[in-house]
Amino acid sequence: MSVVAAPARPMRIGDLARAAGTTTRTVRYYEEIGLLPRAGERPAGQHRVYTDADLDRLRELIRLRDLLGVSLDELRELAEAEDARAALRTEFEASEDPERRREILEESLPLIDRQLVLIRRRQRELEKLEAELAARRRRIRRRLAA
Amino acid sequence: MSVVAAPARPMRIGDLARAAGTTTRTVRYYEEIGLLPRAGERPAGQHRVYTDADLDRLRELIRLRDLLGVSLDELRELAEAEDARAALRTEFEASEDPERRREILEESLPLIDRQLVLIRRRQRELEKLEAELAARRRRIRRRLAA
DNA sequence: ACTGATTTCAACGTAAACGTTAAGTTAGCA
DNA sequence: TGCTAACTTAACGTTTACGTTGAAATCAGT
Repeated sequence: MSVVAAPARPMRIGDLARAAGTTTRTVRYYEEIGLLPRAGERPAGQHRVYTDADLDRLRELIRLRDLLGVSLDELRELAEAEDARAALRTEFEASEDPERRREILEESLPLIDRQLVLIRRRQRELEKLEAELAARRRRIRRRLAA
Repeated sequence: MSVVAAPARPMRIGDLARAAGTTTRTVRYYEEIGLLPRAGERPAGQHRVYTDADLDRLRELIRLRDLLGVSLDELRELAEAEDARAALRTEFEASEDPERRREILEESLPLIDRQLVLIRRRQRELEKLEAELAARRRRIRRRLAA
């Protein structure tokens, strides 16, 4: 039995968009502004092809966009971190030198941390808001008990 | 000593905007689309005047806007609930009838709950995202230890 | 090689959420 | 009463994030 999965049918822009719950326009737009890579150097005019990794990445971007409410510009800054991480990962797997592998791992940490910082700030703000609303709710219930 | 605070100087649109960390344009715009009330019936041409309650409300709107990432249209729906709540509160304080007071309190609960639902959904999504990133982080650290 | 669905590039269009400008008015103060 | 900052309405402009359209090219299946 073969180890590599059958390439099945190459994922094209429509497939990618559907799978990510968005539109082809958005995918092209994201590529245009540098949020998504150029989808493989392709002789102009040829269809874009995507991998599952591309799909994961797009989903991740959409998630960050929706949850963090950042502009696509800010998102790109975060994404550059993601790109770097992906590049590091590739290099990591190619590398044999344990010292280099260590370096790569160390570099990838701050990239993750950067996202975590944003996420946690948002969480704190939401918690504060939730606490306030919950308190209001409790006050009302107490009065109702009287 | 007097019980009522000195009216000081009536808060105008510029003061309100500054205090809320936004611009006068935004305040007028929010009034235009019905997010903020008409700021007291005023003989056309006269300056808008605001109360501290108005300021609280504006801040709350901005907070919901930023944290929940809802459109101003959706925000207005939420705000209508807020309006209703404020109206209920006023009526509540005016009312003597305990039965009516009870009704008012009961009506105001679902309005708060509606906001809480949105907030908690967001919290869950953020938690999931955070957990994933944290897991990635841990994996890397584990590899670094080796 | 043909065909139909999909994609390509390019360009113009649109909705939301304000920014900016202009010409005139009002409010608080000396 | 006169000054000046802040305000008024109205209109047009801008940015972001895509939507829509159209003519030509490509791709997968027969």
